[in-house]
Amino acid sequence: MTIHHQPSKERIDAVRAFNRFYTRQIGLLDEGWLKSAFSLTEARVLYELAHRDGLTATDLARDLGLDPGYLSRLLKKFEERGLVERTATEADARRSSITMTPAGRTAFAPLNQGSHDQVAALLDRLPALDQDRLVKAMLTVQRLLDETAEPEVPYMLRPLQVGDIGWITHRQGLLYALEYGWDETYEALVAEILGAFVKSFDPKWERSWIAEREGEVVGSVFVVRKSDAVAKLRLLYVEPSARGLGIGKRLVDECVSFARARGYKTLTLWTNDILVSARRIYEASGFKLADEERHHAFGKDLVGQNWNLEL
Amino acid sequence: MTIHHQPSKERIDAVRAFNRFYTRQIGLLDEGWLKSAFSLTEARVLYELAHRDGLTATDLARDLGLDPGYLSRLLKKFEERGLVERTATEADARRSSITMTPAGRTAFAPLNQGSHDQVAALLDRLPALDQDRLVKAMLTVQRLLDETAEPEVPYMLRPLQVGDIGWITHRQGLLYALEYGWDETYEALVAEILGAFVKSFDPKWERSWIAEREGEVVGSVFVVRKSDAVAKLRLLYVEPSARGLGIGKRLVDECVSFARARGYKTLTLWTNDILVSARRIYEASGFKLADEERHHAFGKDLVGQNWNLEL
DNA sequence: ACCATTTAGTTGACATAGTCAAGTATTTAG
DNA sequence: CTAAATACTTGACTATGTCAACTAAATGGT
Repeated sequence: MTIHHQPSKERIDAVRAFNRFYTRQIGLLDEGWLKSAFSLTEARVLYELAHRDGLTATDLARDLGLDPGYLSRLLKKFEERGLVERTATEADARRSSITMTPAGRTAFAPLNQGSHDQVAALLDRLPALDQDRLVKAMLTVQRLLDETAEPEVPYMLRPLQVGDIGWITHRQGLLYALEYGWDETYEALVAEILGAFVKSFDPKWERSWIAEREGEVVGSVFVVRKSDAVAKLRLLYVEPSARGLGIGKRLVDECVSFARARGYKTLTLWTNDILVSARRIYEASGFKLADEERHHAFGKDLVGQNWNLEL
Repeated sequence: MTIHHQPSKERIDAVRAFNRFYTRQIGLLDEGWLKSAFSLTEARVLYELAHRDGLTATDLARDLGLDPGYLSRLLKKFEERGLVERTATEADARRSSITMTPAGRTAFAPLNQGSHDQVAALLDRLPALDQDRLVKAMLTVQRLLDETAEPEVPYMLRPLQVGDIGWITHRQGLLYALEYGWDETYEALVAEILGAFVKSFDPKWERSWIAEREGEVVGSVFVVRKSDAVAKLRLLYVEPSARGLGIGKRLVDECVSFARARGYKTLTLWTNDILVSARRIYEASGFKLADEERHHAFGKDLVGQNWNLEL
């Protein structure tokens, strides 16, 4: 379930301001090309050709947003200068696959190095922490705007790292506030649970799984020991942006396998009835509803539920 | 203390990838102008003129990175079309201040609206949470790259909101791991302290201050009640990127004033001797070192210190 | 007060970059 | 087998941008 409403004026203005800013930024970076024999567009074409072999003119025109006629002439010029070669594909004689010649690579190398150095100089002005923030922020912008760019690996699971419990607390706090109107006491509960989890962590009997997608945390779950026989699944969550990839199910499956492997007899969990999508996952994994009770928490009237799975 | 080293290859490549991506992105947004009577550059000039009055040609050329000759002709054309007016400044007869005429505003309005709508449509594809993430990430990129752009208000203080305690836990966990090599148990301690703070919060005797800079949390501090006479200052922190603005001192001052106003007799705090810059702030605010003791925590051998301020 | 230098803006001559529509050869779909 | 679509190519054109030389006014040093 995602919340969806009209983008606000402030948000739109902020994005427009960024576009203006980055238009200028790219203009500044362009000036580097001026010294070289190539224009920005030529450099973009050469970059693509240097990194992806066997492209066709159509591919290039689509990916770089160029006019086919213009591109055709660019490529002709490159071919005459011996920078690229065009060979008709056997499957389709209209198309030709374009490859960079060794001479092309030689011509491109200083260009590439120049761009590399320019960016390196830009980054070098910033302290390392800020460099990381910059790169992370750029990745975020790119991922959010580029709908086509699905990562090759949809997600991966890893154990807890420094920074995770705060991040998870932050995201869960915000998410449930936005989606269900819960107040800050929910976030506080998450903080306490996770603080205690790390503090009294028993690696033999307890475990955490963090789902990561392109370096970003998109879900998590924890198993804690209640007694020799009973383990508890806690704080299952999946980012709205990563829903529908089966991450929730996978996280619960990991918990079940772990609990079974460690010889627990029961895996239990507490949730609230309004968390419908989580509930579906629990049911699918074989959990049975043990009991329900009304309670007031997180600024709302809720129905808490205990679910059990006999292992 | 900032950590500074050579930007890594990965970081450079990520930034270059973003530049290529955003070059394309801006190209896509340009296509909107094609339908209108103005080119991207013309639109940029009009935008500046619509939003900032009394600019000179030199200002525009500098801010937008344009060739003075080219700009001169653009402005001439605009003037002929009655979109702008140029009047020589009295202070300097070489310069003329350029203002948009009502006709200019009328011509610019649909252009502006078109760009607005285009961005609105872009944002509208994303759920509200992602819109916020996008805007935040763009602001981060902009602030980090634009060295000139200092915010008008360096920072502001506000009370706790949903999402803060997780975020603060996250940042403190990461920061002390990076700067001092502390392990995840420090982050867990922060989580527990903040969870308990919210859970047992007593607004009359306790308080939090979050320092925010352009919508980003850059520091925080908490005062909790120990007894009728004793308050404790906890978890003072300032982001490396916001150090040197006097935020740390300001936060401590707020705590002292608050503790004094509530009639506490003593304000106490616990810290570790390696946190040198915090120590300086405490000393400057009149805190006296009460006692020290070696201890092992957060994966390190440390020297804990209790500091007191008699109010 | 005077002159060399700098600054703000303009203009001419030119080159580059990009657009658009009409064309050919080839493939695909019915 | 034919009409339609695709992958380019080419011609004709315009828009966009660059560069250097120029004028007029302001500034700085003596």
